[in-house]
Amino acid sequence: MCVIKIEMTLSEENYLKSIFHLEKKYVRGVSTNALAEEMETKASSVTDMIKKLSEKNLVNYKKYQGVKLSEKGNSIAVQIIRKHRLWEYFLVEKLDFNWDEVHDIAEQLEHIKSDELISKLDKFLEYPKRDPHGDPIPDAEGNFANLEKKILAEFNEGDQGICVGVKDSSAAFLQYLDRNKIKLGKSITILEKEQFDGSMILKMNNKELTISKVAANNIYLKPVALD
Amino acid sequence: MCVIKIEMTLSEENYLKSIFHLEKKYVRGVSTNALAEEMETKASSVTDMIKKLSEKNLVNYKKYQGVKLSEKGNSIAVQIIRKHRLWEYFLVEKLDFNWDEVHDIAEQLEHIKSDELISKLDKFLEYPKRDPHGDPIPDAEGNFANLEKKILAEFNEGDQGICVGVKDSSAAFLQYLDRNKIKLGKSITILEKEQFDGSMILKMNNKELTISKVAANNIYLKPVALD
DNA sequence: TATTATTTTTAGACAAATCTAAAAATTTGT
DNA sequence: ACAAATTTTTAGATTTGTCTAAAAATAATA
Ligand SMILES: [Mn+2]
Ligand SMILES: [Mn+2]
Ligand SMILES: [Mn+2]
Ligand SMILES: [Mn+2]
Repeated sequence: MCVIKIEMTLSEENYLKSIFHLEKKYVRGVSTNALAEEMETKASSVTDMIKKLSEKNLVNYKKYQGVKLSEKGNSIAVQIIRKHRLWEYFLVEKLDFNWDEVHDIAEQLEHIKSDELISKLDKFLEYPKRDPHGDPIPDAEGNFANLEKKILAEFNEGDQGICVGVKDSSAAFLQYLDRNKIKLGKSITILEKEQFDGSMILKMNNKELTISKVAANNIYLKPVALD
Repeated sequence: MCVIKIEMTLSEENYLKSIFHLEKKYVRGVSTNALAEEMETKASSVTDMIKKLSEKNLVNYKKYQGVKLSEKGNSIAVQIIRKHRLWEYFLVEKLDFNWDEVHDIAEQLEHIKSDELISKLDKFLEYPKRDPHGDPIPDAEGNFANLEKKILAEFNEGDQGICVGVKDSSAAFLQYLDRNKIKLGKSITILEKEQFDGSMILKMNNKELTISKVAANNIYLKPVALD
């Protein structure tokens, strides 16, 4: 068991986290430009930082080939995501924040350095498995509990499911969901699916609700088997 | 009511906090060297930062004359201290940290930027008035509840008091207090005071306990009137 | 394949916060 | 009051992370 603590700056941590998220989409290596856009910075800055991370063996990098996280880089990224999501859970469940208000604060809190703090916070929160947006919270060893989920837009008429997450976690979208009473845990049945524009008529809380394809593309449901 | 938000770097915030604490001792202005020692940096760095803070009207500064906090600088310093102490209270009361383990983590947490966060944390904690070391937690308006307290070393034989705070909050001293079962809230009676070295024999928990003058100089008691 | 367009890297500059070394101002001691 | 000691400031360098502009490599297109 390797217990070497690597000194990480706030900037380095944010880069690792962004690479982690982008690797889902850019499986064969995250491009400099993609990373620049995600980090809201310039490509030249990204190149500088990638060299630094590569020097520290946190990413694998060959010029013009994009980056991938190393084993160690991946594990650091996962720990930051663990912290981010635990803090988001704390803010919503204990401090009574709404789910659209917590991301920016968690962006700061995720950089607080103390293993003991996170372990005690996790215990205090009784080891939550999902953050307020339905995203899995990795455990202390970095394991994600993966849950079955499918994008609402891919369901068909007559299908049923339980809302378990959102793809877009922007405040604007979360507030749209609030206004339409869509929350995690809600049971949803697809009544109609419009071929023309992909909009859907749903049944939820015994009421009917129409949502656009754009919205349906950003809601995750866990399918419910209808015997 | 002035609501101008001033952008503060972590370093600027730490300087303001240090000046605030040193002003208690250096009433006619905090010297560059004193600040350098407190901040564990060089005098030249202090001069640079003082100029920057002076530029922002957070301190009053004249060359070679030392610094004092301005009205605005003072109010920012107090808000940082409020955050520090609220977080310390949270760490001890909710996350089950010991009082000697929380300072370094609070040093990080005090810089998290969100007024809403602190106001909700304060509410969650039910508006505590003292931190784990007995220091007062300023309210949202910056008012300190001042409590009657006197250094234990200044008490006389036969006097009685309740432990309400510590002057030295170092882990070493706090652990010494733990080993001797000295906690906030404990009732203490001074049985004997040795003229030679200032050490004291105390009665606490119906047991006798001898402590040095050094220790007695770092414990605050609230005097109890013995009619 | 040759040319053009795009992406990525390099080179050089900048702001923030720090440092060392030296100069200037103040304080202390006789 | 004057010299010595101390404190404080200035000058110039360094580190980190960023930027712009230009060069180099790769990808797309005709
Ligand atoms: Mn988030
Ligand atoms: Mn989240
Ligand atoms: Mn503290
Ligand atoms: Mn404290």
